[in-house]
Amino acid sequence: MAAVDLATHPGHLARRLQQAHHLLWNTMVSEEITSPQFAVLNALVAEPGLDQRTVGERVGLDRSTIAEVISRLGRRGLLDKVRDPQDGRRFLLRLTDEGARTHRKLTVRTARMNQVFLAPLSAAEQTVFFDLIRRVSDAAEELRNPAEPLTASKAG
Amino acid sequence: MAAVDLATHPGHLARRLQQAHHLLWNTMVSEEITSPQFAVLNALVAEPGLDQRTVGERVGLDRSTIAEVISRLGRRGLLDKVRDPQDGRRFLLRLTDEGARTHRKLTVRTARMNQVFLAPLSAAEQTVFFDLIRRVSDAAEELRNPAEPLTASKAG
DNA sequence: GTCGGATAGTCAGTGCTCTGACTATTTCGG
DNA sequence: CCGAAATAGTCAGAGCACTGACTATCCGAC
Repeated sequence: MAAVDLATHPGHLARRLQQAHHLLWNTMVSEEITSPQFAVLNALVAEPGLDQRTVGERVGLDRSTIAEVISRLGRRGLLDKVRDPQDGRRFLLRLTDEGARTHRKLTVRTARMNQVFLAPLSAAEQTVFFDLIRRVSDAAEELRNPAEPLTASKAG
Repeated sequence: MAAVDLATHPGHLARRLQQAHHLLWNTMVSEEITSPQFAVLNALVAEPGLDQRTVGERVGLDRSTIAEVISRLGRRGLLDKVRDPQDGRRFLLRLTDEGARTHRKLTVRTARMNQVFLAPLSAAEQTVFFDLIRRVSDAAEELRNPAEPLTASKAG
């Protein structure tokens, strides 16, 4: 039985792409703060006071994973976690000054890193790159959470 | 300070792409064997008797990670590990019958899964998709392991 | 007011991934 | 032959990511 060519397997390519990114991140952005951690900081800059679950939704992480990431950021003093007085189940999250400062610093470095990462592609190719990846990811996610069909109005 | 749009961050997109793939893999291919594990099986179908390090190189995993993956496959009886009589540092790896059978079964399912995964893209777009991801990944890896420069012969 | 379903978060278990330090073996220079 | 550099593999430590089971809280129906 013949072996397959992994270069034609999108899953394999996706993994390699992430490894490549991880490598550049470590050398050009930060060895302390990871890319998912930065994503969380960024979500809280955009919308301070979000609860854990919603942050996870914004950055694409499930409840368990977001809990760990947030716990690490809390331990480093980059965000605060307080019970929502309106809803005792929720924790409301807010960056500390230190957290905001870290976000600012990493935003600059991240932009530089992205430039290097995407340098092999022309501007037009970069646009296509984003578009194709996004379409594939979104479609796969649809299969998990089928949106309510808009075709039949009786669905509402 | 404004937050950035993660949709323009290739690292974020790469992570989402892998999550999407993981989801499809779990539902359409296997809940026992993971995608990296399949990659190892596949490498050993192509080249039986490889040592650990080389398998890792083929599938893009470092020494530590490949050791864990191989240990799991060994525990499940999908491959055998024997000391290289010629070089006492190496372990030579070979699939068991069960391992070869598993590879055959998953090869079929993986092909189906890839079709579904890539269905949002036209055939032409799929080609571009592969090409762009590969170029970005390869370029980043170059930065880690600079190939010997072919331009100036004085470099040697 | 209380019961039941939905929701937010935690925890245990599994697996991938990397780095850096360590051991064992081989190989090469002298 | 012997010692040093290189190489293969292991191990500890950190972090990401998922599922499934559990707890606490809330909210709506009765």
